[in-house]
Amino acid sequence: MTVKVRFAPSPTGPLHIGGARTVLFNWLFARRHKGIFVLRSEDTDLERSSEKWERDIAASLRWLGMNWDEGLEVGGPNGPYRQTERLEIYKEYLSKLWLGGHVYYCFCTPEELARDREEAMARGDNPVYSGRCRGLTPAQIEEKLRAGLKPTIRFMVPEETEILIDDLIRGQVSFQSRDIGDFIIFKSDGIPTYNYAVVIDDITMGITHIIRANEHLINTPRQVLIYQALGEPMPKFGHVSVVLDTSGRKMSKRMGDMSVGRYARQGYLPEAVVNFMALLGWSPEDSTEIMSIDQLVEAFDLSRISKSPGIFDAQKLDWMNNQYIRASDLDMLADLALPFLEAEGLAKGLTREWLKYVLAVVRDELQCLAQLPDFIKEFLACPVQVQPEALPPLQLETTGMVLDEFLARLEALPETEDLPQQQQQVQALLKQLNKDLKARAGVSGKAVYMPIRAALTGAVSGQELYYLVPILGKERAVARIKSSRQQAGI
RNA sequence: GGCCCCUUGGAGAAGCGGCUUAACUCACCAGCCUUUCACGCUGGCAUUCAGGGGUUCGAAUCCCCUAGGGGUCACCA
Repeated sequence: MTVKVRFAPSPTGPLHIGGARTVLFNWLFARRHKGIFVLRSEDTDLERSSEKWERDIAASLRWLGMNWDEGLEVGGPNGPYRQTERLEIYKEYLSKLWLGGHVYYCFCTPEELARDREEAMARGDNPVYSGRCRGLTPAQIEEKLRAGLKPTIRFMVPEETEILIDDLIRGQVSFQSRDIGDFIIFKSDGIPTYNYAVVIDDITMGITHIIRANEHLINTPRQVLIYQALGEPMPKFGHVSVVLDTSGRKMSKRMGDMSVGRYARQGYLPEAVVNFMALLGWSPEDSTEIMSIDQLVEAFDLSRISKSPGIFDAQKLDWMNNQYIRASDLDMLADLALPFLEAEGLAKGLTREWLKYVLAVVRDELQCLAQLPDFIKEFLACPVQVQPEALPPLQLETTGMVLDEFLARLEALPETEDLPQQQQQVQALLKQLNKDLKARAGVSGKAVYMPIRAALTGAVSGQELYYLVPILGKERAVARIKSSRQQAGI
């Protein structure tokens, strides 16, 4: 049997990391088993759903590289893929339920129901529907209908049965039907309710495995009851735990924007985000952490998904993204980086060779591409402000001589556009300078390198000097040193 | 309040009754390397698995209780 899974978001907001991880598990499972992955839309919440979010979610999925075989935008044999367009199908199955005597009209008002609920809670009971409308006679129903009352349709939950769910991730979970209570499957406006619509969608689309967030575990017995009433084969369920933030709370506004789009905008690489999400509650058999999408597909196994909640460790994501940035092709990285520079008006006048060179030098320090403009601004600045901690190395007794000597040799360097070549020249220059000054005046390595660094950058730490000079260019390097000397009064 | 799920170091996370004096990763600390900071390398970092009982020759791993966290009980999904 071909595996078929789906992701069925309600388009009421952007795709967030937690949701994306659920999709990823579905997607990996489908790819691993050469199955089909479906994307559909649960838009029955007319108030909050919008096509804008539908497109946004689809765009996020595409950015992550999780393509779908059937569903929204791509079509397929089991469409339409929007619940609001499937009303006929829901009604068709409803008539089967009527025939089997599994459903009934309910005329209770929201106010009545709220009162029942409060009373039950006050008694410490499980607030389930009382079943008040269960026993309405055909005549009573007829009368209310004629009076223009708009009923909901409720599913009749069998009494005193145990519902066993053999969950792929959590193992056996059991529920008592008495804790459930008859639930609404059609709202009074004729729109089906989530618990009913999903089941019909999953049945008609031939979904074999339902992998979804743990918050749906509690819905599962209701859905199982519908499958049973309809006499349809049961899919397998797997309930993935939620994602929490580092303080153990559910990810929320407290943590700010957790959408996938936000990570895209900050210059995280999709491969890194995917890799990171895969490890949020799942782990391969060996302890590999950096895994390509192909490797993930190859290694993915539902049985290795953890039952405990995954915790979103932003620091670890940064580390992982950095790993991917380090390993990226420089040309690709330059392409990805350019928009971030353009956004800050830094792109004009930059050659691609220079950008690539800069990237090669700073990529180790980059957690995400959005951090690049700050480096660029730093490199472009002239003069630089000398930081207080950079003053001591500038005020060494030998500093004046060191800088004079460095400047003289730097200016004597042959002109070249070849950055790597210039890097070699500077490296050789520094070595020689160090050697000469040690022989001549006993100056230590530190007393050579630190003053030059301080004068060149105004700071005491940064990139290797021989990388830095080609980035700055000879002219800017000379100007920066002169200005720093003035600032330090030497 | 009822029901369901979860609980391993500063953080993530393996572990599925003996191979565990708890893997791996991040962070942190120390040493080495580079005649500079960083990078890199090497080493250190839970005698203990929320707490308490039990089962067993043997438990982080199985059972029970307590505590904490989360989910859910909608004419939301």
